Amino acid sequence: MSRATPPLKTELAAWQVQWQQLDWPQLRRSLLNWYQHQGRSLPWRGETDPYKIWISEIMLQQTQVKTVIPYYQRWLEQFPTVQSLAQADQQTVLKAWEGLGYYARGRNLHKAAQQICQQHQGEFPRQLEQVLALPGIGRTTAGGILSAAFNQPLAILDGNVKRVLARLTALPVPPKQVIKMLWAVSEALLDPQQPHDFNQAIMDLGATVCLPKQPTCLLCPWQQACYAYADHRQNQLPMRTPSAPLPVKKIGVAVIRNAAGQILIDRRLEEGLLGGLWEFPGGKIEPGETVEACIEREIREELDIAIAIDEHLITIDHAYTHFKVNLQVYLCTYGSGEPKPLESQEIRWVDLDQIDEFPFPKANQQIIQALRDRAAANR
DNA sequence: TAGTCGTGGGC
DNA sequence: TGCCCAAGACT
Repeated sequence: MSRATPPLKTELAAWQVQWQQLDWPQLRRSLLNWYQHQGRSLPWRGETDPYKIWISEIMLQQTQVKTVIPYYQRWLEQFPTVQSLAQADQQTVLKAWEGLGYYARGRNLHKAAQQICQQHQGEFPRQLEQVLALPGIGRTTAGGILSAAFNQPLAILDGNVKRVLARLTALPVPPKQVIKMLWAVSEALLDPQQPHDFNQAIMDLGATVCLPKQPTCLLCPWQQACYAYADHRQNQLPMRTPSAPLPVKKIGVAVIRNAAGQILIDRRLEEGLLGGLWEFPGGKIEPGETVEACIEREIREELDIAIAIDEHLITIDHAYTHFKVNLQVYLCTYGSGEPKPLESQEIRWVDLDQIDEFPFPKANQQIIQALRDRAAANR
């Protein structure tokens, strides 16, 4: 067997030799100079309160700056201190997080605030180990917070840094395969004298110049040093492994109304997808099963009640990270039996007017809107 | 280690 | 339209 390309280990060894020859001091100088003139102005930039920096770092996980800004500002008005967050109830916290996604971030933020109050007298910890012990904070977020709040010399490795480093060093494999080695690069590159500005600068570079698609290399302070640019491979890096098409789950959903005109909603289990949020009950349509049969079965299994299915309300297609759903939503009428939360934390009958008090996932908001539209049309 | 975990922007 | 991707953490 002959190989078209060198073995992976040989290739990575050559890569390591190559990136270690980069001129670190020069890279630091040029980046910091660029940052001084071209850095972004952001609400949390220049902030020294570790609580506020922490909130911004959590919100920014896998979420774009533009999306975060309004949430960040509302959050600090509602929960201005660690104490105020710790004392809030989880539903209030999730309502404030509603729409941001990855809801474990909101739940962990709440838990961590309580931990900080109990274990650190309400003061955000400054020791790396203690910060890493807080739920929802990994190595990148810890480095981001401690470098931004206290100028501690800790490297980061977020999506921006991975992309920038993959291009700067012409990484011959997808970043995911060599995370440990990329941490070493990030640590070697970090400016130990100005870790705060350096980390902010490299993220700004990734977010505004070294873009995922069509990077503007002509504006890049690292153009002269960049191995990807030298090889005209900036549009091919970082490498990525092709992903399989997302599976589609078909779901039957019931909007169950009682004689008082109230609607039955349930609160999802604490762990897992959309944990702690409210929803309209329903479940997966089994092969060969009709939507109506599915809904009747799911409602019996989840709530132990009998219902009548009235009419189709709306169909919703929604994409999550690892699958897609097709929601077939039907208006239903409560029949008999006392509803029990057999597969949820809690259930409740609510008026349409009260439903805004509860945090719902995005796909369910479309159902609520359809109910509002229908109520308005019948008026 | 590879899956799980949301939503919106941008093309 | 459908797909990639975003200041990742957790199991």
